[in-house]
Amino acid sequence: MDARKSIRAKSGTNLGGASAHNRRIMIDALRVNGALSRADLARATGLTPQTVSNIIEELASDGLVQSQASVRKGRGQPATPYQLVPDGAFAIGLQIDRHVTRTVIVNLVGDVLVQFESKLPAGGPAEGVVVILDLVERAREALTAQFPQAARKLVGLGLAMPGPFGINELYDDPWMMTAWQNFPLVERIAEGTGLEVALQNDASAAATAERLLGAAHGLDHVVCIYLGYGLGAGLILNGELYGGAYSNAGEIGMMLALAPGDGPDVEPLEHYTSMASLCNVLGLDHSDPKLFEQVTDAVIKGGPVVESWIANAADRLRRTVQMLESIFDPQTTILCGGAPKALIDSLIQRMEPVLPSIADRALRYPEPRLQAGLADPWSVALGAAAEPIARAFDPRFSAILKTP
Amino acid sequence: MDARKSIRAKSGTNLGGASAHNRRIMIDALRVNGALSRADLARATGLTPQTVSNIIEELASDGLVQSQASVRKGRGQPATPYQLVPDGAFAIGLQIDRHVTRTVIVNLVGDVLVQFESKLPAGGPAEGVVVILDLVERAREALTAQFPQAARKLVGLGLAMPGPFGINELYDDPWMMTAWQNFPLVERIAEGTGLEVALQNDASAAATAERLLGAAHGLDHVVCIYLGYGLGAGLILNGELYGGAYSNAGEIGMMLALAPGDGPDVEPLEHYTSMASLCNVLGLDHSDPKLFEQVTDAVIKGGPVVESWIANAADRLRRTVQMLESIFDPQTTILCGGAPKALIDSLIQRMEPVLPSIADRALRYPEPRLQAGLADPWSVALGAAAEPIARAFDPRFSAILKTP
DNA sequence: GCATTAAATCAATTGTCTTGACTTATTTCT
DNA sequence: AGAAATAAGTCAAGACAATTGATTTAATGC
Repeated sequence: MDARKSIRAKSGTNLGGASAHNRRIMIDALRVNGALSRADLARATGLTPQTVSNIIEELASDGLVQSQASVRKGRGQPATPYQLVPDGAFAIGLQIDRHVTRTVIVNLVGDVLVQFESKLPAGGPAEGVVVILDLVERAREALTAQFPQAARKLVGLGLAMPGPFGINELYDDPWMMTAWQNFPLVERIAEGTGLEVALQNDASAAATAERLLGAAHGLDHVVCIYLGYGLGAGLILNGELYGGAYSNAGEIGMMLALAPGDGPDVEPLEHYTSMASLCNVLGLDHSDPKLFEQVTDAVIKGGPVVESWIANAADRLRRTVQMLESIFDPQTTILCGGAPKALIDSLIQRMEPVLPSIADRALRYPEPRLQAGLADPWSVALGAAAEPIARAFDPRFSAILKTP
Repeated sequence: MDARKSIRAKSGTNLGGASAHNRRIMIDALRVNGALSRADLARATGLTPQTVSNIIEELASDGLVQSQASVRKGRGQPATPYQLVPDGAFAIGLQIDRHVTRTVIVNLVGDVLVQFESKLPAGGPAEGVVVILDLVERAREALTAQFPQAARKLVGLGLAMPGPFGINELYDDPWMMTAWQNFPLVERIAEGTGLEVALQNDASAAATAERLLGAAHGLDHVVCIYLGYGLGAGLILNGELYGGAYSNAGEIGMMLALAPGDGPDVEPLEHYTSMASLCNVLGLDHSDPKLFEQVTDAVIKGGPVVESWIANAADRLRRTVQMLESIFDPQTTILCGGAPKALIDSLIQRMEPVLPSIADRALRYPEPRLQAGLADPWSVALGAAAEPIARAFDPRFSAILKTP
């Protein structure tokens, strides 16, 4: 305990911090560009060829990069491109949803190697944790069966579940997982698995997935709207996920945004624009474990109820996109979700043409203003798994600073 | 011209980058904590006492820090605290508004030393630049009169004007300063003054001012709604101003946000909620240089037109705050502006109670969800002046990277 | 066959932080 | 009063990562 008044300051850095950053930008450059020669890396990063050579050497001996066959591309000595070693690192992703928990294990380049799910018992988190730890354990065994060396290459476990966290209940929705949100999940899973565990909401996880291997690949300013059971947004700002002051940034489902015809006492956006609301208008039972399949069927079958829900949701989302563009001025906006792919595509189609906004610029990057992202029940677990990879290997300010 | 396909990568760093970062965190720590001894700095930054000693030595010889009288605070050798030298650096802030341009000069700790304004001629930017350069020149002379050494300690000029920048005209508003926005202002002022010039919109500058010496002091996650001739927001995220992919983040005046009773083809928010719109309902002449005084008078006098405008604007702003809270999860939201203080206060009063949102948390920091900020015609120029200081001395990711 | 171009490496150098021993100045204990 | 303890700060040598400039290797172009 320190008696003196606490001093606020940012952390300094040293040679090691610089070196760590340089290793990370190499890995990042290879991830974004595929395969690059040492000379390419030197030009792209601004480092000297010698430095690049040393770092690549080191990364290769750590089993993170490997050389490809050399290519002749003109005069001069042919270049030897290097690429990431897919099995250079692994991470576990864990999604906790209302009725189900899913786990995936990915490698350094985002390939999904293991994919397991379990139903969650109705007894709440105390019972659920047992199921979850068992699921993770089975996934680890399956990984070790494929890659005997994988155990010591596991960089962490990413945990994703619906937010918001630490909030007084605003609306008494059956789909707010209050009991889970107040349970010390991170601690219990960390001690149960012996891994480093980080928690984020499902929209953030989906955004991480988009950045790793989806439409946001290589972009630094992206808004990912996540349409799942609820509605949220993952915000990638300056190349990093933004969490806000209390980790609840992006809870756009809570926005009281009006659509034409709404009265003054509008309900939150996700009461109109979420799988939960679609289930409501379809009269489906929210506690039914087969809910996802039922919704998918209903969307494919179509019909006036679904059509009118989609029209309403698309209108609200179109306005939401325009507002988010005005606020963030992003490179692109992505609509992704745990919702059926057919539903996402249908919504995107009806959201066009997008409304005028500051994103309407003559000299845009090739990215469209609005595009569809991953729409797969597994994308949240995948993004959760991508988080430890990103934490371990992506360039970020905090990685440069000295660690005590 | 490089023929090969472009490679995207982040910049690497080296010893110099690490060193630059360490110098910045020292200055930042002194700014936030007042005065600290070398030993305090070492503990707070995680650097070794020797390193801190070397850096302080260097900063002192650069005239940026100075020692105070040593203090005995218990056993051991008494500590020698160091503090920032107020006149260790200076920066110029320049605001360009419709009819007026204002300039201020601040020192390293944010004291305003010079404060001049001029009317802008109606002839547009070509003529205006002459007036502006003359104004800046007079301000520099006034500074040199106070501090003969100041000339070589000027770190830059911050320029603030209404946005958005680089956008195809979305709406043909008389108050969009299109001619100015398409004029190569930064280049002309840079060559005219010989200083490094950075451009930002007025809302961002106002947010910087709030952070330096307003309600956002010491906070890292703040949304500043700026009500001026137009409407914008300055976003402080993770302690830094966020500009988005193309420097137009925070253009909330462009949001097509509905209020009850609006039809589907709503106009942008700032058509209802800005000084310009108030002038419209008051039937004032936008080209009148005395517009600000007229609006102030009208607000103080009150009356049904003003009252109904305020009621409408407050309702829209209340909804906007709720949406921004849902999106950013900030520590606080500030309403500031170049609008009359009476108007800001009146709006805040009518915006209460704020709508339910994720900011409604039991364990909040002492900051209220919504508060009034600076409402002073000079706050934008002040914030503009703070920008070069921040760019030169604040710790930030980009300052670590190699410069080509 | 020789000049040119480009990739990659070698060996020496530079710059910054770290380490561990040391000095200085003050309070506390005996 | 004197010795021990504690803390601030310095000195000098060392460690580490990137840089520099010369060199090697391997291709194309004339």
